This record gives sequence, C-alpha cells and structure tokens, in this order.
Amino acid sequence: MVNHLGQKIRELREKKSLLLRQVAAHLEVDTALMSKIERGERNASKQQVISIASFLKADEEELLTLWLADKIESTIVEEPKIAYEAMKIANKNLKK
Amino acid sequence: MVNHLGQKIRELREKKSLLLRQVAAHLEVDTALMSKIERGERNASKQQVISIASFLKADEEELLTLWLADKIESTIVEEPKIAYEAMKIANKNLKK
DNA sequence: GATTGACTTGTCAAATATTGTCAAATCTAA
DNA sequence: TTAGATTTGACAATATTTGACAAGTCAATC
Repeated sequence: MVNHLGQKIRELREKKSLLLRQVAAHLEVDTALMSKIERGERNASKQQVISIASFLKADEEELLTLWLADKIESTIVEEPKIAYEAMKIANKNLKK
Repeated sequence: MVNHLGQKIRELREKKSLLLRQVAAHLEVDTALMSKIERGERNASKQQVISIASFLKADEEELLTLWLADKIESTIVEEPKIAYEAMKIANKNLKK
C-alpha cells in the first residue's frame, strides 16, 4: 500500500514541520486527500507532484521519478510471476 | 502505437491463416475490436489474452508477458527523461 | 474526562477514461 | 465491379478515478 512518493513527501514535510493542511492548501485540495497521497492510498497527479515539490523546495525530478516508479510498480504488482520478464522487454525498448 | 502483444497475435493468426472474425468469435467480441487489439489501438484484458492464447494454441505465459510489457511501456512512454531511473527503482523492489 | 488540533477513514457524486458495438469506409484479390 | 476482410470514427455503456465532506481516531493539554 505504501509507496515511494508518499513516504518521501511525508519525510520532507515533517522535516520542515509543516502540517498536512498547509501542503493541502497550497495544492488547493482537501487535507484528507493530502493524507491519502502521503499514505499511498491515492495517486497524486503529475501537476500535484510538481506543486508539492515547489512548496517543499524539493527536487521536482526526484519526486516525479518516485511518482513514476510507483506507477510502474502498481502496474506489475498483480503479475509477480511474469513481472521481471516483462520489465526486461520494456527496458530493452527504452534504450532505443 | 504498435505494441508487442498485438504484433505477436497477428503473426500467430496469419501463420495459421485465421481471420480476425474467427478469433473475435472465439472471444465473443466484435471483429473491429480484435482489429484494434492487434494494431495496439486497444488493450486486451487479461482474460482476452488467455482466451487468445488458447485459441491460437500459443504459450499463455508468453502472451501475458508481452501484454504486461505493453502496459509498462505505456506507463513510462510519457516520461522518457525519467523512465530509466524509475524502472531501476521499480526493479529493485521486484527482487525482494 | 472534556477540549482541541492533526490526521485518518468511509462514502458519495462528479468527472474522466475505457470498452465494445455499429455503420461506413477502405483495401485486396479475383 | 464485386465480395470478403479489415480498418476507422463516432457513440453509448461501463468502469475507474477524483476530490469533498462528514465522522472518526489519536495524543496532548487543560
């Protein structure tokens, strides 16, 4: 359930002693949604990730990379048996 | 637009000189949909892949692997810049 | 043990995306 | 041309995702 991006955001936010409510306000979303994003119960949109990075003064590319990794993981998680092989195929085409 | 699974299905189907209509009938879907699946314009569901494998006497796991690879690729295609790094993260967790 | 503030949880309607069909168009071989 | 095979585009039906709201838990403080 937990994901890379949410954990990272929570870590950054707590390091700065900011409240969920404050980050949520900056994104203009409900605090509840922000809570879900940090706990990996909801996915953030790309724009939300960018906005979070800006508010937390974090590296945008780093957060987006975690966000994409989460998406990949949720794609493969249901197919553990063939995931590795599929990743190899996808990766091969990536290098082209 | 083209994808691994569709290409493979088309290749197998043509090798057996079967019509789209015949495969579609076995899946109980419209021929148009089968055409779209082969050309990568639509994704097949997991059950459809299984059914296609059975009808074409192809290796089910192989087709499902291509199907999953397509899903991964469509996840990362919009983010070419960070895709490789994200794949590395996802892959690391896979090994656990 | 009541109050307060931060966070979490469940549910819902609205928005968005996906699916499969149909009809029409295009292609191909005779 | 004609017939059959495939493709295309538009559309309704479904399914999924989104975010808000209300109610809940939890911990600290009074």
